[in-house]
Amino acid sequence: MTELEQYIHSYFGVSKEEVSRISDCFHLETLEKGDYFLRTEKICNKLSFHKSGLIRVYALEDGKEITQWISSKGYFLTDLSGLIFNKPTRYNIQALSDCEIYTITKQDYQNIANVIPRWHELEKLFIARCFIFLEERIFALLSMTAEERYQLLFNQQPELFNQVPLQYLASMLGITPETLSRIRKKIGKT
Amino acid sequence: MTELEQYIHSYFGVSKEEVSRISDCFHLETLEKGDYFLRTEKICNKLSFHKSGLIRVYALEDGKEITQWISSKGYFLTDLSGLIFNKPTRYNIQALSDCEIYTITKQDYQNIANVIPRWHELEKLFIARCFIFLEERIFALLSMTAEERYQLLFNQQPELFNQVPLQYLASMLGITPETLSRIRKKIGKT
DNA sequence: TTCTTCTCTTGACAAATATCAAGAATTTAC
DNA sequence: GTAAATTCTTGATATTTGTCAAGAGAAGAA
Repeated sequence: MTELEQYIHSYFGVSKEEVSRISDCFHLETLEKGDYFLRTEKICNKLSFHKSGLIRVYALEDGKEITQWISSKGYFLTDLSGLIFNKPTRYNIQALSDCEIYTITKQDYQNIANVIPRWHELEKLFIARCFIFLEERIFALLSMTAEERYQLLFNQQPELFNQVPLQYLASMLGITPETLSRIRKKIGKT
Repeated sequence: MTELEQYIHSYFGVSKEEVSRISDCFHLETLEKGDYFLRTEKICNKLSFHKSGLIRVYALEDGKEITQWISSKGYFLTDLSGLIFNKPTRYNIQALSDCEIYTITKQDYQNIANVIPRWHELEKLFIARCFIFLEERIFALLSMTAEERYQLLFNQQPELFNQVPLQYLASMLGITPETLSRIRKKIGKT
């Protein structure tokens, strides 16, 4: 089984036969460092499973880049407002390093439900989990200091800190690079 | 049509016959001011459509109440982690005023898909919209000052400001009541 | 390598926001 | 209607975080 199949199997609890029917709809793509998966104002027309490398989701606001998320191996990648509602995105999604992703086109994506009757239900469960994840992120932003949010991110995704420019992680935490640098100095970086 | 039926009809684009089959699963409930819709550590076992009144979603963290959201007429109310994944919630959900809500039990909720074949798909669309909404909230928390977030909330839900204690709105914006008071003084409250 | 570019750190200072305390205003309870 | 409780505002001050600028360090290109 590919990583994609393993993921679908273990996360969705789908039978092996269904798994392979789903994964057949995906094809392996590569992104080179700097390539864009999606650019702002475009309508996202694909969904990908992140196999390797790092990808940054960011938006430009008042001349500043706001990093919303850094995707790494094991995440799904898309812009839901485009994929589901045909709306242009505010985000740029760009490879921070060479990447491999398994991609399904919007057409194939919309067709999966015909192949896998439970697809909408699985999707619902998946998006619900994403919703809860964002809810927790909001809670952290409302209730924690910059330092606490740093510790949380560091515990959850330590691998990011030696691969992603710290300025992007700072932005994702809602602070400036200088503040992140001082927090790390104070704490001792590990 | 009740408000619930109108909402389902206009939002989901479901036929009138399906609408009434869905809405039949809901029953009208009342909450008195101070009543809890859900308490922390419980597993949420219902989904409600908010018909009237105001309801606050908050969590206790380090002795402080963090208001995650204020629900008003037209929103759906539940804790997804309980309803879908049977996990206990971190939140308290409490009526700020006397409320009317249309409620469906978890059992009936889980049964809807048998009655309405498209239910999982509709749910997926609904939760996806909620996801995008949270994504925007995170973006606001990452990129805007307290004053800008206040203006945004004020534009989006002005009705909250003469009905909800400002301390709760402050918490929802990620600031203290004192800071909110000063922002309002500076701006001129309208 | 060597040069260039990008990234990170540090310091000095400014701005935003929090904290604490007190009193005013409003709402609730009887 | 009055008293009690809650909520809101304000001032003084502390803390956190941001801004700007400069230099150190690291990564990439030729």
